[in-house]
Amino acid sequence: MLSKKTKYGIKALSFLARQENQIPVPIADIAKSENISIKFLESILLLLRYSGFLGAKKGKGGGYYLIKEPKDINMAHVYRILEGPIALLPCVSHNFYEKCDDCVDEANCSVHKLMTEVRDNTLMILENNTLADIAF
Amino acid sequence: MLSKKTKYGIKALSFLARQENQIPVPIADIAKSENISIKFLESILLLLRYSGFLGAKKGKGGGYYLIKEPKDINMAHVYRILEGPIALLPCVSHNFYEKCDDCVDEANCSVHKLMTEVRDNTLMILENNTLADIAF
DNA sequence: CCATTACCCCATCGGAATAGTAGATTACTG
DNA sequence: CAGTAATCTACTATTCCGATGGGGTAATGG
Repeated sequence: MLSKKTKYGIKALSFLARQENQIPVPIADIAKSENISIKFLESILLLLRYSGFLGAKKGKGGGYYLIKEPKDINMAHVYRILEGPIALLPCVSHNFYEKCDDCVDEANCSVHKLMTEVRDNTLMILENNTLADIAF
Repeated sequence: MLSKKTKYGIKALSFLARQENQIPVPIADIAKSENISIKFLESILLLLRYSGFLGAKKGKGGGYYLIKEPKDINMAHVYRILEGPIALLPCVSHNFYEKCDDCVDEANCSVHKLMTEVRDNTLMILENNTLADIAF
């Protein structure tokens, strides 16, 4: 299941994508509009800033704003930053690969086969969706 | 991410599906073959028995065995028993639906839209795979 | 009766998710 | 320069769940 962090992060990005102009939006405004705990959202937005999606401005008139076009923000990328691996098992993940302790022969593992199929499809969907596709 | 419970459960089912005859297999044998903690596997197999996938026999010569044909065991069904909802969010799930606390308008929620698409695809894959498809 | 095996209850341990508190820092405004 | 609005940072608390193990009970077969 998706963590609230990811859910809130995507909602916040969508909210910012729907803003007509590029002026900074304070955390509190986003939190209120999307019904998110301010402090929790704060840490999420910080992460999204570090990851290159958002810019921030301090002081009066400050807040967060998108620094990329919504159509250039790939949801697979967002997902990996917020949630981590797209695959349901570490042994199926490209970016976060880890071998299973219990698994002797990965190539013939029934779970591996099934989850690879799931992963490939999920990845395709996330990569084919940009923030612009889902924000409105 | 998939819990070990689900991973072990599917591996155990696959192992039983690969048995040539229908004589009961002791938990310890399955655990050893698949490198799973005996006690943990015990609770998983019990759940699978309650759910109608397995039969059990006590005492000497006892163990667990499949009571359905592998080709009649649907992986979406197995997944729901072991892991729970297939959807990544409760508000997207059919069988485990729950409204989001924070979400005002579900129909226009960007996360909801995206996760619905992911869910539909994952479900299709799981429903199109039987134990017979993945066990060998 | 004895060995074997499934069944059942419960304790524990660790880590992740979520949220809150307190204060430092930065920047705009008048 | 003073005041205020906002981000930034670090620490803490709590709750919850995944995973595992201990120990005992019940059924079965020889």
